[in-house]
Amino acid sequence: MRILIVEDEIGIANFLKQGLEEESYAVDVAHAGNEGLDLALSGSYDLLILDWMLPEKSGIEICTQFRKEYSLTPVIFLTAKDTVQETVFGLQIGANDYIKKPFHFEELLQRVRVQLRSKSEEHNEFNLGPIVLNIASHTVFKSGEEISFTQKEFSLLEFLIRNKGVVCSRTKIIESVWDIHFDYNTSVIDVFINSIRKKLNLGESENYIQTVRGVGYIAKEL
Amino acid sequence: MRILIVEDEIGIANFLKQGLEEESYAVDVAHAGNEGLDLALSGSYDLLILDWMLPEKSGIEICTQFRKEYSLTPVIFLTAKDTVQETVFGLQIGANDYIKKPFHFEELLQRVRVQLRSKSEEHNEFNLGPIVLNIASHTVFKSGEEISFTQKEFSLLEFLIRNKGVVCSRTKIIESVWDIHFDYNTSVIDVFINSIRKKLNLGESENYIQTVRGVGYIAKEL
DNA sequence: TGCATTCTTAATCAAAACTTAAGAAAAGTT
DNA sequence: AACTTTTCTTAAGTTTTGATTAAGAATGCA
Repeated sequence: MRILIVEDEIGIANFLKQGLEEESYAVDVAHAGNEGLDLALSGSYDLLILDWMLPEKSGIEICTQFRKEYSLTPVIFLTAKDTVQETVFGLQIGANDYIKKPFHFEELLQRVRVQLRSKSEEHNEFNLGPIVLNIASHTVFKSGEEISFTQKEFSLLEFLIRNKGVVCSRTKIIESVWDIHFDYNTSVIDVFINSIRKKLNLGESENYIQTVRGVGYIAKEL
Repeated sequence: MRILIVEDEIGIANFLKQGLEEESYAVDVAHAGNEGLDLALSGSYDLLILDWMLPEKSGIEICTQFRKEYSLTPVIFLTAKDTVQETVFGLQIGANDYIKKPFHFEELLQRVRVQLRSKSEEHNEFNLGPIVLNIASHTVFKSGEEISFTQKEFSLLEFLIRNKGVVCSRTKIIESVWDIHFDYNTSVIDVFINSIRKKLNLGESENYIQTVRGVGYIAKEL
């Protein structure tokens, strides 16, 4: 996980960099606004830590600009100001969290983890109706009974269930379960959907994996 | 959006309930741990606000139990304790954020919004009168009842609703829903408008999709 | 290596979606 | 009112898409 810190106070910057690197994050530091924004826009970070007040460009400006391009990458503000107004404003322009200086490193670390959790930490179990899918043990259960799945079958089902309620286009499925450059002018997906349905023995009333004609498939609670 | 507050201090609970209701959230309050957990597990909330210390069952216990069932619903802790250790622990057991008492309502509100933001954006819903169109799941509801739409029907309806209140010329419709180079001296659009109207079963008084003679069509709130 | 399992391709069949066209209905014009 | 134009509706033909099956290729394991 790559983190960008934009902080002009060298001491704090180094302290953070070292601390986060010890937690095995990849950390880059910029000490001024322009450099920070350029780096941020390079798009290679999973999280931004921005100081509120910076030379050249403020953290607010960076955040605003950055949000135009990357709407999902979390941004945490460091701020010496602790008036409510400021922080509220920070959150409004798209920051995900803020920390008041001075702070304990542990606190920052936890907030970083919270923000990255959705990205990094895998949930172990997913379920869809009576179907339970356990990532760690690579097992699938329906109504408590284990059903053996092959790797591709499992990946496909996993992808669908992770995106429960969202239509998964054939393209997205191929990219995720097969290769990005998979020539998918074939019916691989259909074949695997078919075998998943068969193995799960989805009866008339258990239409958990529906086809969305012309688009793809969707895993859906009924 | 439904929020559950579990907080034993009546004053704070009421203050929060009122404030959040003014922001048009649907708020329920429990004053003790057991009741809180029961309500939480009912599964009808989009966000939980838990006090740290509670009669019967602590917020931690509720959170832990709750996480076993609902891994995605955000949980925010209220805590009078401000030692780093405690909050760290809270985040570890699956909370998404915490707020130290005393806090300003504005601050809490912003954190609530941050947590709910991802949820509401994800669903990407448009509506037109009683009609709700969900992009992600590719579904259309009228008065809560799902109606199945084909791809073209869906695209066309989506286009109209995205441009709610604006007349969509036949040319624009063709360009957007069909191809730019679509030879359209046919009545494709008419046919599909017809089938959309039919499926939505728009009665006399529900003229949500109106014809603008000589120009095109318009989706319109009445 | 050889066997068994898993993955992919290909071909067939069935079903659903799309397009066209033509007549009916409605709206607008003279 | 008669006529013209536009829109609505229906039905039929065509195309696209998905389900299913079977067989060959690749992979992994004994």
